[in-house]
Amino acid sequence: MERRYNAGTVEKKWQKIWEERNSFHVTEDPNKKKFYDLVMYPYPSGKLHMGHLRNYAIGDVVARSKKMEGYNVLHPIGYDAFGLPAENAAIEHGVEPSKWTHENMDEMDAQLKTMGISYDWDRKIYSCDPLYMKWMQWIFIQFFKKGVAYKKDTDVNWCPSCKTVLANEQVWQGECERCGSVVEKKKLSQWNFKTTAYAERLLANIDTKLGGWPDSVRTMQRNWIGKSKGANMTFPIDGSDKVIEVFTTRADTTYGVTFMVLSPEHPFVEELIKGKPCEEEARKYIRECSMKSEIERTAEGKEKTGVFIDSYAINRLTGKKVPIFITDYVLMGYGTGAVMGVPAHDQRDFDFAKKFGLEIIPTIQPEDPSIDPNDLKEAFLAEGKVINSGQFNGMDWRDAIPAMEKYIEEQGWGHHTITYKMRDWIISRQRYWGCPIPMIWCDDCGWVPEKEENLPVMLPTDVEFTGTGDSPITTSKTFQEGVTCPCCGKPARREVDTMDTFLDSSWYMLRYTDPQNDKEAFNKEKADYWMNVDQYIGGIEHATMHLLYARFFQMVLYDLGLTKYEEPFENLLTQGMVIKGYTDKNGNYVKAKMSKSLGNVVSPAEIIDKYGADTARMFILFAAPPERELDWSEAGVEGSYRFINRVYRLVYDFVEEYGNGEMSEEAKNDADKKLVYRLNLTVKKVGEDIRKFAFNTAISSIMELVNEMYKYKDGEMNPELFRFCINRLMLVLSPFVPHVCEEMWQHTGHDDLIYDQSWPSYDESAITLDTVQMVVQINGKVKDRIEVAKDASKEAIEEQAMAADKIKELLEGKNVVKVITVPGKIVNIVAK
RNA sequence: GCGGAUGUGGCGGAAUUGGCAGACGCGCACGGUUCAGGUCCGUGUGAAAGCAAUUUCAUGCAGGUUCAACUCCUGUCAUCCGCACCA
Repeated sequence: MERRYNAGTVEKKWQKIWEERNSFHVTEDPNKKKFYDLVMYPYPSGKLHMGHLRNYAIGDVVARSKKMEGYNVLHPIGYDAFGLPAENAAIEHGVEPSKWTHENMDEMDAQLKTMGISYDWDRKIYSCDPLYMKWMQWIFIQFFKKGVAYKKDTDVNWCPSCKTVLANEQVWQGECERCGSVVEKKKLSQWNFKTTAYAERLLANIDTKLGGWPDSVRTMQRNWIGKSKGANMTFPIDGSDKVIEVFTTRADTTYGVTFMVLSPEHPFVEELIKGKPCEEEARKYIRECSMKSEIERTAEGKEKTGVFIDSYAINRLTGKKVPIFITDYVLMGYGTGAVMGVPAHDQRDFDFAKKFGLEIIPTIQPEDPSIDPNDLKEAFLAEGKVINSGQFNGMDWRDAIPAMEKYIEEQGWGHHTITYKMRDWIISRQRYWGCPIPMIWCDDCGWVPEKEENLPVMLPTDVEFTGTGDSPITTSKTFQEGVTCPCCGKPARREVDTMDTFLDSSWYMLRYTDPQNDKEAFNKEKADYWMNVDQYIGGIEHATMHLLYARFFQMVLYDLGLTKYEEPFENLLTQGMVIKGYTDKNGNYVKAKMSKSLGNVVSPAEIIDKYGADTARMFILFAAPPERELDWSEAGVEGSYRFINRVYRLVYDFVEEYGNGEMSEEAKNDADKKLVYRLNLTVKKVGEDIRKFAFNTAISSIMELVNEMYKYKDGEMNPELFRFCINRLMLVLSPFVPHVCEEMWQHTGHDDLIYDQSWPSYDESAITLDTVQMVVQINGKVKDRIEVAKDASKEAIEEQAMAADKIKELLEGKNVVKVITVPGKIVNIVAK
């Protein structure tokens, strides 16, 4: 150990040693309790950013501390290697996506290794690995066989710029999440996964099995699934044998239906408008709606539009004919694409009725006498008793819902039902750089999966990347060469679409448990040993996509008997963003995301280069609690660097002067006792704090210990005790700043690794002092402090408090009304 | 509009079965070390008043409960995030 701390040298040295000794490699060990610590694998863009560093630093503290606690820790890393940027690189620079991706992965491997994270590199996986693709395709085929995967003509979100289909989740305010282009609608035959069939289980498990997840994420998923209870109800079309089916949550208001509204895309519309006077206007409206992007629709401020289509439906409860309209406020993708208009009790219907001069019939009597139900200014949404509804009059609206649903069901007009906002997951992508969907179309047999022995279906390499038109795969001459139906052997065609990359990341946690297996996706015994993921750590941006898809995947695999558990992630930690504020021209401090345009990007590489990985890690863990936003500050980084130096010097100087030798935790005098007290308190607190992910307070208590040690050192120091103290200090610090701790560990006479040590225990009796300081208050204000025996009685404490000189003086001439004594904490004297 | 979260010094943040508000760090100031700068070490640092002991005010705002409230209750404002014509 050199006198001067040189982070670069120290870190390279220990990274090499860890690698040589294969320290981070793990295998299943049934005699040990396992701990699966997982960070979200990165997209190999080529550069690691602060968000990555934060994510992995948190993961590493968890991994290293759990290891010290005696767990067998699985801590893997890999790459989400398929995706658009690689293909864009091909289009823009002519680089093959595969080459581009592999170069980036190599670069990121190197960068990751400079962070000193305890990854088991032997388990590295990447989704464009042919072996990974093989088992991805195999899983797809199981899904197909189970009926979870199916092909369907779908109205899809189409990005005209990326020339690809986007999942609903990838559309943000009507724009492509990636490039910002306005998203259009297009009909395409697409592979879907039946996520809706799992909606109820996905929802129910949020309450029963995701107790270790943050509420915010659970709520987001609940909203995303969007369950509504209600009824499907039919309304006959006047002069037709067709019936319109609607979904409603408010069956109790059915007597108040005065019109029907259909989505412009509703399948009945064509037949209803054909040859009618409204035809031209209706067609124009439908065309306008299909052109309009979501962004335009919302920009119009929810002003209702629509066209009467010269048809009527019959409200069978009242026997009345009600006009049918088409309108874009009814969405084809939710419910049945048709809505019964109840203007009195739905604000949107109310707005629509006002605009088109339609009748408004109240069916709920407002309890508030100031509201006249026959002259509503807005829809009445509050509670009340049913009116204008025949036999249901007088019922509470809540009771009327099931009563009305039952009646309608008896009449054969409808039934109780449940609707979800969540839709099936469209997984086809018209892109090159993804995992090919292993399906073959045969004119006789239909869609047939590729034979297992032919997997993986590889991506063709004789393709052109033009950036326009269809998927590059369609330009390949070899891809369809000699393809025959696996079923009947006739010439057939391969599916040219690739899978959404979210499929790859939906089971990678299982593959990590058995990453090199070429006989199966993962060995069940191994997966059962390691799963579930005990701690999953990543960004909040994955709350509804990745985290829902991965849950869905695991659920299907569970049903297929491939996994032991229905849910993959026991505990979830969503880390906050790393931002960098700046002072604007008015002198105000503005918080801002790191972005190229603002020029406030700080890369982990430059910080590691300048201060070392330990400093970078320490700052990132110390500056804020993990789930909160973290404001990057160079001054703060220097503070962490200073602290590491301070510890380093403390150890170095001590060893210089006293050498390595006997340790003792025995306290001989008051100064010793004080140090021992602080030491044990710190060991206790750091352990507890790490378990709560309160890394910031864990580090601050270590700093307090170091401050105390510096003070102690200047007094009458007991080297044996101090040695013990240094030993404990290094151990509790090692999960945070592992390199420098290894260095000091070696310097203090150890030839093993601090990585392999056990977490230190603490002495409870050293923390329990004989006397305890208590605060004495008069009327709630602190006036004095007293030292009392730790087991003193309430009476004794009170007596001692009253006897204190200062208190006596202050109470002179006053009348003591009441004394509250909380042993160990406080004495409050109420006096007048 | 609906849902979730957060509001504490100049800054990041501590403190919740109600019990000393501001731990720890940054920044700042002063002192020591140094030829000097940096480093390092030490002291101080919520605001206001006072030479001082001390006093008053202070956890977004307004109330309430309590001997005692950052913590519990009611209302309100602000910011951030997610969803958003979901019938």
